[in-house]
Amino acid sequence: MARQLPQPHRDDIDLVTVLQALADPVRLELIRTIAREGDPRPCSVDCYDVDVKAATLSHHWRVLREAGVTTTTVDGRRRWVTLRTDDLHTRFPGLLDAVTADPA
Amino acid sequence: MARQLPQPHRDDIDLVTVLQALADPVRLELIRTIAREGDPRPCSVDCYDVDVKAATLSHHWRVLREAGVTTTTVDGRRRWVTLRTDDLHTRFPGLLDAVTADPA
DNA sequence: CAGATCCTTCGATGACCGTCGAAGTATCAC
DNA sequence: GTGATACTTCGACGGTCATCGAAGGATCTG
Repeated sequence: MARQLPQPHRDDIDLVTVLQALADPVRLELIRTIAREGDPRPCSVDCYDVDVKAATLSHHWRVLREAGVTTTTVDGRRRWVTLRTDDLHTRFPGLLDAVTADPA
Repeated sequence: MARQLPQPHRDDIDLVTVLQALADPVRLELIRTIAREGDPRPCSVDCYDVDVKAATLSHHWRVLREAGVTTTTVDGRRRWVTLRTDDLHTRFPGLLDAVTADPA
């Protein structure tokens, strides 16, 4: 059975907190990958082009989740991450698109 | 005579650096005020609703300028700040609008 | 149960960042 | 030149953050 980890309600998502979550090269790469490849995505370290250990990656997923950027779902030993696309679009229209756009 | 302080070329503006510049409550308030009130704007501490001393504000203007978010122009004893709206829109379409939109 | 898998939490470390007082620089007014 | 104005730079301090090894769940396999 899939269980969802705690995350802020949509109305409680804070812009500064979201920007802080996005303002890290590793985390930005993570959400850009999800945006490009589609959700849900696994959260294991070998699925992303980032040079950090598992413990560090786990920390980054937590920051993204607690900021309201992603949802993490637990299914057995596996975890799956999704972007909170709708919630973010409602709160800050255009932000996610601007940050995940192709070029940069 | 108005003299412009050094700032990165448009093509050298980095997304992570911009996000780091925006991910601070004081700096976000600054650029939101400029976006709302229009440029150019003075950079003295009594022109903004922020609770920091002049030395700290000066630091924040520098961070914003070096990230490529603002342009600072020196005219006599006064400095004027403008948003690099066009450059940012070219590099990261929609980002500035998303971050300076009314509600949040 | 035993062992392997997947991921988290803990604790520590080093680096970076926001803050401000004090001192400095440049400019203007008289 | 003298003094005031506007802002910056310097140096220090405290707090936060990214990082990782080690240890600890929780779950699946056999």
